[in-house]
Amino acid sequence: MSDKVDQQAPAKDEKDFILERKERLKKLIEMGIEPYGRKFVRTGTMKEYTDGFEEGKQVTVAGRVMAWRGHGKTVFADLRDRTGKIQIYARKDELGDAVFELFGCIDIGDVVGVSGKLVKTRTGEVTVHVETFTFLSKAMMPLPEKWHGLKDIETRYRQRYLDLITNEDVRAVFMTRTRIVSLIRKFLDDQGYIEVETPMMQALAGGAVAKPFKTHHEALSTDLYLRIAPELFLKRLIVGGLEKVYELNRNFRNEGISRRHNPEFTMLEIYAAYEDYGTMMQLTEDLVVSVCGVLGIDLKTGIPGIDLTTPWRRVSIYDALKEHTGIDFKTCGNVKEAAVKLGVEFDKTAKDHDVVNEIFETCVEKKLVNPTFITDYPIVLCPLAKAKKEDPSVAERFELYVNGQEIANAYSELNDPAIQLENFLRQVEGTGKEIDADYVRALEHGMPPAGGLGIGIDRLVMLLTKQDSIRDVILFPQLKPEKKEC
RNA sequence: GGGCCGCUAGCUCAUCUGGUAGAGCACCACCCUUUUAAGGUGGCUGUGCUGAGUUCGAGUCUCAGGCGGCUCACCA
Repeated sequence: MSDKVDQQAPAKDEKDFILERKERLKKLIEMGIEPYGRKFVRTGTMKEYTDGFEEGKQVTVAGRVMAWRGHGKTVFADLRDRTGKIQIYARKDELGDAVFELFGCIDIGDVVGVSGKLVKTRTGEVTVHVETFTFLSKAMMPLPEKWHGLKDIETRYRQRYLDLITNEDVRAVFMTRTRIVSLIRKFLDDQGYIEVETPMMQALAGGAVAKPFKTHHEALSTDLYLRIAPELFLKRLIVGGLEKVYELNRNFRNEGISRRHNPEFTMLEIYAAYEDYGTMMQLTEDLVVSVCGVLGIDLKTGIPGIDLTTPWRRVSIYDALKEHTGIDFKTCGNVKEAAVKLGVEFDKTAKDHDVVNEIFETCVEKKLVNPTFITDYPIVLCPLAKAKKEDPSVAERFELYVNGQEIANAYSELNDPAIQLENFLRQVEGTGKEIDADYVRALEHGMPPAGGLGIGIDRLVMLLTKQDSIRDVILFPQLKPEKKEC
């Protein structure tokens, strides 16, 4: 479909309407008019004037021409900015023949600035009665269809600007994303957390298990990896005494792309010294409740089919499994036999706890619609977490599931360097991979007990904006590059 | 990587079983001094994703490729 997308096609292929627009552009230039304008001082936004209408108020606004309704000696047009839409109205008898003709050189899609008085038409629509106008940017390309908008999914992602111009709901989603991110920062800042930035390029891609992207630094003559998680660096800062830190930024994982996975995605990681995973559970609830409050999302009814009312359910992974499979895996003698019976596929060489995890993902995960904290993960699945005092076989850890997908992951951080070293060594056994020895060294200097939390921001935004695909909450999702035509 | 589905005008979509493509919007011309999916009259618009094959004839059938979507696999 690459030919559907404009890419500076040679002149011979240009459509009539583009040639016509180029002609008009030439005409403007010949008249000494700049088709691509300069700094333009506005007195306010569309929303300010449509919401707070004042008859006769002199205003200057700027925006993109979205619709054009000519009536012979008058013209109505719609101008849109980031905040909304306002109608403009021009009359030949007021502007004069020459100026009115110039006004007629405006095409749909152009960015223009207009000055005039605010009036209401007889149907009550707030309108700028145009006295002067300025070309700010002539559009050479036509806009997508005004009524149906831009639907083609590929074009929407590849030419997101068209999607944003045309589809108001898309714009709203991304405005909401921006607000969510900024509200989260404010929430954490207000609680004394400090935002830090740790390396995106790491010699060892640690803190999670995922295939990293590899790159190379010439001057250091060394291979580096794009980070798969900031965790190990953030905890070094806990060792360093920063006590309450967070980082809200990109992670990169060189794995499959799907409705729920983008190679680069935004992760929030939070660490608090002297706390534990219980604190993080509370923090997770508080954070979501706070964000919903500001956004005006009712916890009970705001997201159809999902009840966000706190406190959220807390259930151990074994109880959740029992509930959905009828099998108690804590006492179950033959896990693999149970998996076969449940129709869950697994690697024959996998260990029992991996199979249990597999069963959880297949049989339970999708059914966790309302927010649910799953706790008591087998400690072997959590090499960076502290074991429960009363039951060392499970970790002080939870994962939060909402709408069948994992949104957050947290634990009481393991701060025993000896156990950490053991866990690392067990992890890399037989893989030929290196362990992060400096992280162990950092722990040897003493890390206060701490709670750590990771929240997938894209997935949180998906939830709060009711989007089914991660691509609809990422402005420029990763796609195959367009094929260049030769 | 596997399976299924999609790709037709700038955009949104039609084109039943094979007979060389249409509508609306946009665009162009003319008319129209409060319209708002403005209206009226007339007009222009195509590499039917690409390539090969079958056929007298392919947008339509077959094969290969491209891009996308969903899904499975992968994925702490």
